[in-house]
Amino acid sequence: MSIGYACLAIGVPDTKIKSCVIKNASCENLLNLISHNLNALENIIEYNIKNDIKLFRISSDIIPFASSPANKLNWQTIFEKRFAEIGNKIREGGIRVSMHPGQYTVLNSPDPNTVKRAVDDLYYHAEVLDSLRVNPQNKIILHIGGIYGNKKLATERFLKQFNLLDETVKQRIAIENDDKCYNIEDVLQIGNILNIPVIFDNLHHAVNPSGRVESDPHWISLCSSTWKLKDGRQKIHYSQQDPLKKSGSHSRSIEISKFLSYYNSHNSKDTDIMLEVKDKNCSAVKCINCLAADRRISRLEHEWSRYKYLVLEKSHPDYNKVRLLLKDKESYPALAFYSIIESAINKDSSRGDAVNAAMHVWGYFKEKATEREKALFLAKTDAFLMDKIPLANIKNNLWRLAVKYDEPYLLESYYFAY
DNA sequence: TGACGTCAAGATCCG
DNA sequence: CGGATCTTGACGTCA
Repeated sequence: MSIGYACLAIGVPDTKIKSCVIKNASCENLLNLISHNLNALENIIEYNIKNDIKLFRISSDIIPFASSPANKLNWQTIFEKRFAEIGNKIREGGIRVSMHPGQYTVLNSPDPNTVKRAVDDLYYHAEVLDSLRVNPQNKIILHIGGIYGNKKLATERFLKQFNLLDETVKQRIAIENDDKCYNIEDVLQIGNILNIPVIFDNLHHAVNPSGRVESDPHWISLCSSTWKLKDGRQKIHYSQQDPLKKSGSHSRSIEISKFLSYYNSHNSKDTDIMLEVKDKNCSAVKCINCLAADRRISRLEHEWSRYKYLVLEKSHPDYNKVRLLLKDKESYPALAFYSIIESAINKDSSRGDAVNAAMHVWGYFKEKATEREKALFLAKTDAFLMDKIPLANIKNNLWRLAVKYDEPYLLESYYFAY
């Protein structure tokens, strides 16, 4: 069983995927962007390996405008070597990757032009995975599309268009239930006809359930039979509802107690779980640590190094609670640890606590900062205390110092990322 | 026609 | 000048 996250890693230096607007999509600019993005992908993969994260979704933006006429580059050849190198790291790291064209890739549209774009986009995604030389267990996850007033006809169009694809693309595609049109029962029916794997997404299912009422574990178990040996382990998508946003919106972080009870309720423990959540890798590491067979406290200590200034900013009492909790080096209080952190992060910090945390971070630069930097920091904290500037202003300033003085401990801190 | 989702890039405004 | 705060982009469907 692997747990993973999608597209971007928070608080990991040099992993940002960049793009541009179409009018700036010159060959030169695109070459620079792709080269940059491949370096970023390599850094993400290395981070994943270091952090025991074995499942990762590669951003569709890795090649900007890849399936658009705006990009005429023969990127597959130009970057062949880089793709192969990164692919080697993926395979040697035992990582399973995937890609996920968005809601605008619609294979079953009645408009042939839209279908052509969708087909081009699917070939693009397959070419990225082919260039990495990862096997067909590394999937492209696709939604069925629109309904256009007649679900039966729209489904038939999907079946027809799918069958027209090359085998190299077909063998990578898995289909997923969506939050509006095709519920899990619809998707299972299509998956069984085409003999392709089906991904169960729990939040889409909650928002757009099948008329047939069954438990999530039941649907997951029905999906499991669509995953054949050649497809690799069954994969599901898991997310939680953001309590403040509209129905279907992904939560900021995975609430660990909820995740664990969901995990324990479904009996197929050997599924790969792709988390869809705003804080990305942070939640993935959290869930992985809570289920880790290797229960050494060093895992939590490493996490604490990334969370500590953020927790200190949000709540000094919670900061003290965690310090106490981590004192016993023989224990592994993962659930309690993350529960305190979740509770702290949801709090509004007092001005005093926020300045205190900023002072702790400032401690890294106190000795080496220039007079000008010292004066600026002090002026900013004063201005913040008098409600003249936002906290983000101080934190941006500290972030620049962390970059300038190259403090790896700070560069990896969630203090700047949340 | 605008909402939907996504989130940088890019533009503009502010002190 | 740096920094904060909008606006746009790029896609297709549906009300």
